Amino acid sequence: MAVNTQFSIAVHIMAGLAYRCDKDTTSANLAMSVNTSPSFVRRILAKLSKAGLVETATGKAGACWLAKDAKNISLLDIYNAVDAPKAFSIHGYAEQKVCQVSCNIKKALEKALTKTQKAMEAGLAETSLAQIVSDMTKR
Amino acid sequence: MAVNTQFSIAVHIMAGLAYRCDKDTTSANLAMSVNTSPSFVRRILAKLSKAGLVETATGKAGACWLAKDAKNISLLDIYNAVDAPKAFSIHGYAEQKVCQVSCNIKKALEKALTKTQKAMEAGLAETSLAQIVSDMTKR
DNA sequence: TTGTTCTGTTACTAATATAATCACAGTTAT
DNA sequence: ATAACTGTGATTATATTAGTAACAGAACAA
Repeated sequence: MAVNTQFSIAVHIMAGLAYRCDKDTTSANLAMSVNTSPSFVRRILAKLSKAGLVETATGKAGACWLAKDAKNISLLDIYNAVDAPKAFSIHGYAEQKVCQVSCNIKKALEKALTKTQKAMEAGLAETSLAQIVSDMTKR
Repeated sequence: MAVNTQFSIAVHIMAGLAYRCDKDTTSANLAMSVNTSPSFVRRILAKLSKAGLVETATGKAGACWLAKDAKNISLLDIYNAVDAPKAFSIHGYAEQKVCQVSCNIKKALEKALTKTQKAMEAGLAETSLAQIVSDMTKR
């Protein structure tokens, strides 16, 4: 635990929804596939729903399904929907006033992080959910 | 705590070493700049040393310094030296034999991770330590 | 209308990765 | 010999995360 796997679980969930393209998939169904609790699945599902990637129905015949075609959903969309960690995180130590390095390093690190983050997101944008499903089913 | 910031601390340390280009910098000097304990600095320094990015001297006049010119050290070198986390991490749930998604999703996720990781590393490779120092000192 | 079964959300607990700290053996200048 | 550093092991503290339970609200069916 204590390592954020929500992105990969979210992809798992989305792949499940893409795979069974009906409209009667419940959080319990997905939880069984992922091997976790329905409650946890619902929490992630809620984020995906807020981001407009899935639609849900409450009530007795409650269910969830993809809001759009898997071809039009990228891994970046999913990454943005769940609050996945950045490419790297900058330490939060207080600046030592007497030290120029200490006072200015964060600015430089932030610039580097922005660049790295962009590169990573471009990589995520290249793969669609449909591609994931295809990789999954073939062979 | 509980979020891995070793990469950013390592960059801070390396920037410090690049900034004061003498050969009498100690872990205590660096610890003051970063605002942490010398012990923690030394542990990161040890990794950087094993990776051939810094050289150290033990004994009374113990110290550390860059092993090569800052222009020839990239952020990727530093990223590889400390064991920084991957672009994202794949969940470790057991496969549900009856579910095709559950059984095959990891393969697809690993492929996506490899691609994303490469993109991110390419981004890191673009920035040199010298660039960081330059960003830090100007203005 | 009443009961059932789902989502959405809150509150809480447990697990674990990480930083922080302490301690000390080994090394080398003075 | 002494002092002062690195390198490393052991331990503790803390923050983040997953996991779980519980329940209000919603919608459908009888």
